[in-house]
Parts: sequence; C-alpha cells; structure tokens
Amino acid sequence: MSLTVGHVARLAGITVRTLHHYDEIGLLTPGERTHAGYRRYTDDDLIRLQQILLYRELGFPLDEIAVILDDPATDELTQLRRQHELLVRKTERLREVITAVERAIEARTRGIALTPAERLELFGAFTPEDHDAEVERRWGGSAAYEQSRRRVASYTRADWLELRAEAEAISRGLAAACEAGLPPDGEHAMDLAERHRGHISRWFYTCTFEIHRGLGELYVSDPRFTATYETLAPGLAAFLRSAIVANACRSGA
Amino acid sequence: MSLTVGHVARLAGITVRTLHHYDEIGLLTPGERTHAGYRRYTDDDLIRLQQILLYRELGFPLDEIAVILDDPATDELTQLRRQHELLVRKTERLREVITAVERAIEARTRGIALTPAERLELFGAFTPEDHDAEVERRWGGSAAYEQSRRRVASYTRADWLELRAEAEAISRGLAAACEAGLPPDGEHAMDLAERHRGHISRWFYTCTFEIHRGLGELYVSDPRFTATYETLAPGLAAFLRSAIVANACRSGA
DNA sequence: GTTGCGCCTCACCCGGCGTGAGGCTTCAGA
DNA sequence: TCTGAAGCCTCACGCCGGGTGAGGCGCAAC
Repeated sequence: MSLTVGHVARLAGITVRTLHHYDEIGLLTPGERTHAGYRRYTDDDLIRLQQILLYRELGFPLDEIAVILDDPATDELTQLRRQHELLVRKTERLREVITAVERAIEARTRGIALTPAERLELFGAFTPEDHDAEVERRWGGSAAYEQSRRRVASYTRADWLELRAEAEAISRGLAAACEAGLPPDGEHAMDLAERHRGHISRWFYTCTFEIHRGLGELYVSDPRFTATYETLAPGLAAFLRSAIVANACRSGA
Repeated sequence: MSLTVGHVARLAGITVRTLHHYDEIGLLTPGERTHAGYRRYTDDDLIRLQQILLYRELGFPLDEIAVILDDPATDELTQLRRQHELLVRKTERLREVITAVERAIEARTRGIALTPAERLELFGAFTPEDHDAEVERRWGGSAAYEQSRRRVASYTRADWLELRAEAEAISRGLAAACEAGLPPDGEHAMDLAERHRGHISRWFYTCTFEIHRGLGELYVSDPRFTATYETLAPGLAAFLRSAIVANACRSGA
C-alpha cells in the first residue's frame, strides 16, 4: 500500500520536485524503492511528511525541522502538542496584526491620521507588555462594576432624569466640538472629557484616569459603544477617546 | 524630517540590506538622497513600507507587491481593506489547521489512529463544509464579537450615517411606546423588538433570539447601557427587555 | 584631526525550490 | 503484441529574497 511521488504530492498539495528535494537533503527518504528506482512512500513517510509541512508552515528552515523530528526523545504526541502551541501563538500574532490594520482602517475612515512612524511601530514591533495591561484594564474593573450596580439600583426616576440631562449636555458638547473640527487635545475637548469622567464618578463608580482611558479604548473598539457615539456625530468615538487621553496626560496620569 | 536607512530599519524591524534590496529592485525608492548619496526616507516612504511588509507577511512575492501598490485605481483605504480580508482568511485557514492538529491529538490520546492519508488530507486539503458548523460550536461565544469587528471595520462614513438613522428610528419608536404606556408584550412593542434584533443582525452580528435576550439583560444590568436607554425615556431599559423576551417567546424560541 | 559609527557600492553566497533536458517504466488500448 | 501517453528517474542550471563581507567615504564629537 505504498504510494508514488505523484500521489503523495497531490495528497499533500506540494510538487514532486519538493519531494525530490526532501529526499536529496535527507529530510524525507522514502521507505522503499522499486527495482526500477521509483520512490515508494509508506504510511510512516506520510506521517513524517505531515509533520514536516506543519513545521514548514510555521516558518522553520528545513534543516531545523530535521533536527526536531529526529530528536529521539520526543514522540509523535509531543510533536503534535508542540505544533499546537506554535500554531496558537501564531494566530495570536496574526490577531495583533489584524487589529492593527483595523485601527488603521478606522483611523482612515474617520479621518484621523496616525503618523507613519506610529503605524510602523504598531505593525512591526512587538509590545508584549501592553497586552497584560490591556487584559487587566478590561476585566480588572469588576470592583467598579459592582459599585456601579449597587448605586444604580437605588436611583429614583428623578435621579435618572437628572442623570440623563447631564449626560445629554456632555454628549451635545462633545458632538458640537467634534463637528466644529476642534482638536481633541485642545482645552475645550479636555474639559469636556473631564466632565465626562466626573459624570461617571458621580453617578456610577469612581472613575480614575486609568479607568477612563480604558473606557475610551472601549468606545472605539467595541462596536456597541462605538455605535452609540457615532450616532451622535461621525468620528465622535475616536474624538472622545483622544480627548480622554489628552485630559489624562494633562493631569499627569 | 526624513530618516536614514538605519532608523527606518530599526523602526520596521528589518535589516538595512533589505531596504537596499527594495531600492535595487525599485520596490521602495527613498524620496530623497543627500548630496553624499545617503538615502533619506520620507513619511510617504514609510507608509509604503508598511504596506509592503504587510503584503510580504501575507506571502506575496515582491514583484506582485509592486504591482498591487502601484495600481493607480486603488487608494490606501482599499489596500487596507484588502489586507484585512487576506489576514482574516489566513487566520481562518490557521484555525482549520489547529483543529486538525487537535483532532490528531485526541485520536492519539484515545489510541485511535487516523490513517496517514486522512491526516494529510486534513492538513493539506480543504474541507469547507464542516468548517463553519464546528467553529461555531467551538468558539460560539466570541464569534459574534469577531464577526462584528470584521464588519464594522469596513464601514464607510455613509454606512455609519445610515446605521445611525435606523437606530434612531427604532429608539424613537420604543421611547414613544414606552411613554404611551403600551404593554411591552403587546404586538407593537414586540414588532419594535424584532426590528431591533434585525438592526443588530444587519449591522453587527447575527443576533439570535437567545443572544437578543442576553442583550436585554445587559441593558438593565449594565448601567452604561441602562443610562443610554433611560435617557431616552424613563423605564425604557426594562421596557425593551420585556419586549425582547415577549418577542422571543412569540417566535417559539 | 582622528576616532568611531553609519552610510555607500560592488560582489559573492545560500536556502528552497522551479524548470527544463534527456532517458527509462508502466500501463491502457488498438 | 505493439505503441503512445503518462509518469518516473537523474543531472543541472536559474530565480527570489535577502545575508555577509570588503573596501571606501561622510560626519559629528571630542
């Protein structure tokens, strides 16, 4: 039940030449040859080929793949586990690139230009440490959330009306500033951002500058929030985020 | 404000030689040279470089990248969209490979052996139809969010305006029904809830009745959402939740 | 003014195949 | 039984995307 080069090549989606090459460099030597010299690949060869192709897809050079596969200390299951981990890491890296592109698109559609250097950094460099920070920011705020729930539960209708009026005033101010083309890091926008922060602190939970910045990120990254702001004025979500950042910087945070 | 080769190389995480190479083959010619012959890269050059690196990461040969980037019919935004789509496809492919490896691991740990040919097919060939269903089941929770991000990333300003108009119409209808004292489980309210669900499905992600009910809960439990609705009409958050529940029941879900 | 670093242009080299050339095997069909 | 088309074999050269010097100039600082 052994297969010829052509069969294997079609099965694996590679060329015959590639199999020849792997044979030449000793990476994958077919288990048998016919008396006429034809290569015949056994089941074990196919397994090895699959491993090779996976590591290749992951970017390993062929000689390293040979070392990895010929390590007598690791069996097939270990290989699979290692491959799995590498694959997962690769998807994570890809996700980073995707979000970078998404940000670039968002920035573009809303007319905010990143500096070219910023974009290169976004894409090229690795920033492993900001990842943890982001997760923290995202799920670490559960205390604030609890606080918020408790307070909100006791609000009367009058409270809601007051809250609503205040929120609307701030939103209107922001929308107006945004549509007027004011800079998000200008005095006025920063003041509005600070009012926004105060509003949250007063009505919901203690909103530190850090939490506030997290909210800003959320407004542009989570479409449900983005939509809320974009319906008030196009580009408002990003405008608000920038204003929040500028305001936090101004306060030395 | 132009940069030298060394600076650019460090920024982008590539070597000087690579930049020389790109200059040689005409893929990226620095905007200026000093009188001594030093390359000086402008902001535009950096933007182009970022695009180049993205396409390179996606596996395009350099000459094709040149063709893509020099196509006068496509602007930067179009490029970004195309890159985005390619990246998404690549992650999808990667995910397939991961599940294939996972299956191989499962089979191994349970002592069931796939035939080598099966494994090669799993890895190499395409199996599109079982893909969707299984991925759904597996990553179901975040799938909606992913979908949403993907779609939102490609929205134009006009899209946002349309979305906004639609959302406002629904909100106004809900607020009016609420203030008029209509029952949230009445025909009218249920119809509005259904329009709400359709709105989300159309613009963000496929919103099943179950997901919709989850959103309803969110609107009354998360103050950030509650506030949004309460500002439209007092009691609206709870009204909407009830309407959503009633609508889901009506549909037999 | 010289020291050190960064830049320049050749020019050769390497990995991972693609792409013939020239010749043998295999197998289906006439 | 013969024949032609695939498919296989072994050289052997070529291409892409750079790596890696060699040999020399430019420039800023001490």
